[in-house]
Amino acid sequence: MILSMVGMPIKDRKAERREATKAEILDAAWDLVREQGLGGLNLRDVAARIGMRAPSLYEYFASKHAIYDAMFAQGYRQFAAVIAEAEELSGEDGLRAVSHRAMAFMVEDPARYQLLFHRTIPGFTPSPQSYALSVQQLDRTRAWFDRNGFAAPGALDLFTSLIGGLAGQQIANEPGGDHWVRLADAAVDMFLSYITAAGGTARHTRERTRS
Amino acid sequence: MILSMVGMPIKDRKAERREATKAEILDAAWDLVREQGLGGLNLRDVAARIGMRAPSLYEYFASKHAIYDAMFAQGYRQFAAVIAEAEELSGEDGLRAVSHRAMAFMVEDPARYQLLFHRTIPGFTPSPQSYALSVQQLDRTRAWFDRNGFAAPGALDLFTSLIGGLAGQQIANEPGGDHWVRLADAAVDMFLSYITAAGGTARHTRERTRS
DNA sequence: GTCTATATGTGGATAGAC
DNA sequence: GTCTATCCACATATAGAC
Repeated sequence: MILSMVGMPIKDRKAERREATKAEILDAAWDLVREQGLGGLNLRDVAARIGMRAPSLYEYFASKHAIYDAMFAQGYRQFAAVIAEAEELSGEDGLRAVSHRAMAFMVEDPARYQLLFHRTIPGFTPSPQSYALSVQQLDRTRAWFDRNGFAAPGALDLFTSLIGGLAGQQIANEPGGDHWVRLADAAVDMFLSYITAAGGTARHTRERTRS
Repeated sequence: MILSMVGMPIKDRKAERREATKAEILDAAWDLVREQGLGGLNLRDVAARIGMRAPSLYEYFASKHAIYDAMFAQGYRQFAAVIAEAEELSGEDGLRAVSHRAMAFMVEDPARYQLLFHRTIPGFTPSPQSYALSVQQLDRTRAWFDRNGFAAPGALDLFTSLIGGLAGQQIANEPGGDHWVRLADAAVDMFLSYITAAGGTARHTRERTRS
């Protein structure tokens, strides 16, 4: 809005159309990675799916990696929205809500899970702007953990590994199923009893050297 | 050895040479996926690395996927050997040893981690023989869990998700580092206190419906 | 802004000489 | 058993007409 100038219409129809087309391209790209796997994305198919030819895409994205980057950013905005709702709750209820929503978000789209939470595309690194979205999301959840007393060192990393690990196994071993998804509550039980144990603070920070 | 027949030398020099070359090819392939990522493997580079041309590889492997398949099998044999040593111990010591060795095995080679524990190569599925190796490995650890009293439903899946999840985060966020690796002991503490809690058996099998 | 045509490159796989 | 030569399919990206 700051960029709009005197004498120009507030709503730039051209820019709007352009954004709509970019969104169409991204939708088609998501469809394709869901069908062919994250690495199977190719520009011809993306273009064909919206009635275009591959070269036309370059009017909207500078490269294939730029499309991946936009998908990465879009995915993290979706993730942020999903988690933000759950983080309106607090305490145990909040943690369970976050767990369920994060788990559902991950397993419902394996390709998106790979793009957002693993480094699986050779040569692709998210741009600083897109990467910042992931950092901000983690910061928000860190703050929520602090506000809710889940403040032990390593607690957040342990929790994200736990949920992400269950989702990863679900996706790798039984995509579309729910065997590991159903373990989410047990995982939260385990995490909660560990993190809220009296005198537990020293226990999980202690360095160990055995075996 | 059963296949050797009367009048034939026990050691078939030709077959030995052949196996040696196949091993050379696999070594080169491992080098390449470590350098270029699992998906970056290509036959020309593999061949060049051992002083061959790409077509010669077809004398030893029927396709690129066959190479991936042999790598998959080889990786699980290595994994089995590493875990078997740790499973000579028992109880908490054994569990810690398994955790440390599994974690080290996973993070020391991200490409191998991806190949063995995730489905990341479009179109590749391990052959039944190779897949059986992964099933057998899980069965052995399941038996070890039973022998050692970690028998609660879901315990094994929770444990593998926990260790695999930590390794995955380590690899995705800080390859070569040890931030998540150092959380392995805390994770085992958490798992042990959950699994050995008095009356805990009912708790972690209980179905939950909240949020 | 979209197209056709094409440059340019890669990579798996096969044929057939040696 | 290894090679050269090549096929074929595919894919990113660019040039330039419309």
